[in-house]
Amino acid sequence: MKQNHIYNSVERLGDLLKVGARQAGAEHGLQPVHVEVLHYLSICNRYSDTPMAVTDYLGLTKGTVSQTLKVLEKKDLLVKSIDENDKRITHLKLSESGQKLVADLLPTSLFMNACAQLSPEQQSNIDSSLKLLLRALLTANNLKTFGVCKTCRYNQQTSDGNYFCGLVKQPLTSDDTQLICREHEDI
Amino acid sequence: MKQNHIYNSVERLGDLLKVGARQAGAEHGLQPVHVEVLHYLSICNRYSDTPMAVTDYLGLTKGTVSQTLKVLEKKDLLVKSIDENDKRITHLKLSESGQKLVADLLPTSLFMNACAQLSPEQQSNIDSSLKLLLRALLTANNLKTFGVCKTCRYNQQTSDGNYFCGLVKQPLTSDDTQLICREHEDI
DNA sequence: ATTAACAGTATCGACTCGATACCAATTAAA
DNA sequence: TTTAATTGGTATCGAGTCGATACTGTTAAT
Repeated sequence: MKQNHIYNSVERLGDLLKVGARQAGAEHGLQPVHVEVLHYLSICNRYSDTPMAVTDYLGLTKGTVSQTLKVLEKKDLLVKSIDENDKRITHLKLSESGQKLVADLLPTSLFMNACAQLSPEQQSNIDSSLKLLLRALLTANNLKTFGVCKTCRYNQQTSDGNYFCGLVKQPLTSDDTQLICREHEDI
Repeated sequence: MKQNHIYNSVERLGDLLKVGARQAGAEHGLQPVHVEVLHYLSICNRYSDTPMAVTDYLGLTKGTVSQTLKVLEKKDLLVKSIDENDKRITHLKLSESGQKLVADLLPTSLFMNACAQLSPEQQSNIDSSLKLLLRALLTANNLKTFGVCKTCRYNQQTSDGNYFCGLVKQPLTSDDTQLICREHEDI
């Protein structure tokens, strides 16, 4: 029953990370979920910086996320702006202090200590194993994958070496393609 | 920066597991933390079934854990009993309905779906990678490892093939040695 | 033009969590 | 052996998460 072993390890890792996030966030008056939202906003692209995207990513309800965002806005860690084309949609951008805070918090020192003990080969093995498990978990449950453009079926490379998203019909810079997207779909 | 990749994956896995635990627990009126406590009590040995051990395992405060246990006791999912030798210490045993519930809840269907997609080799790779990361995380931060006897320095094998713990000075059955222990220390 | 779907907010109750204070049993120190 | 510190656990409180429900405003479908 390897499944149970894997489950145990993932559950425990998740707990430990939450403890680390709680410690790190507490120094700035933030809850673990706040740290996660700030983290998400620091790695998502401009099509995925909305309350609904955060909702899908964290697996919470939109009402819950709305409250969380209100707190972060009040603390001036993010700025809301209404989409030009669709006035229902709100975009969330990290403020300067928000960006600074994310850089401070992530990854937590708890985690850096651990990785320092591992060889580059071990880290690579762990990285690919985790990604494999994650993808299995997401696809098996029909959840959004939130991957980067490199692994997305909509991504096209133009003849001059630039990138183009076939879904939103927009050109993307190389930096763009490093960010995660709520519309991502595996190839 | 593989560390960040690993951090991202672990954080995301932890979130997804919590969502699964929330869904599974909600059907029985339980919070995620309740599911985790029940799970822990189902895999810990008789020296580790105390409120303080749960506290160390989950990384919460003893006050918080005390409340959680009170809820589980009121729901008749566990039974408290006072230690004979040290009357400060409380032992926590899953009741019959508690045991049944754990078997129902774990691992969550969310997780079983995912593992079904993976080959036995992939599962083995993931399992060992996770354990490696977990151990690094725990030892780097001086946290208790909560391992099984097989990997504990106090474990001795007697000439007749039985087991003996050099710390508590007690013989252990083969079943005992499959459970996790708060006194566990890596070899 | 009406209806349905969608993004987001407001409010409420149940619950977690840490902090603080507290009690009883055990152990260490004097 | 009395006293002080330590340990395991509980009680209470306030801040905050979370889901459920109900709601507004915008866009898409018919």
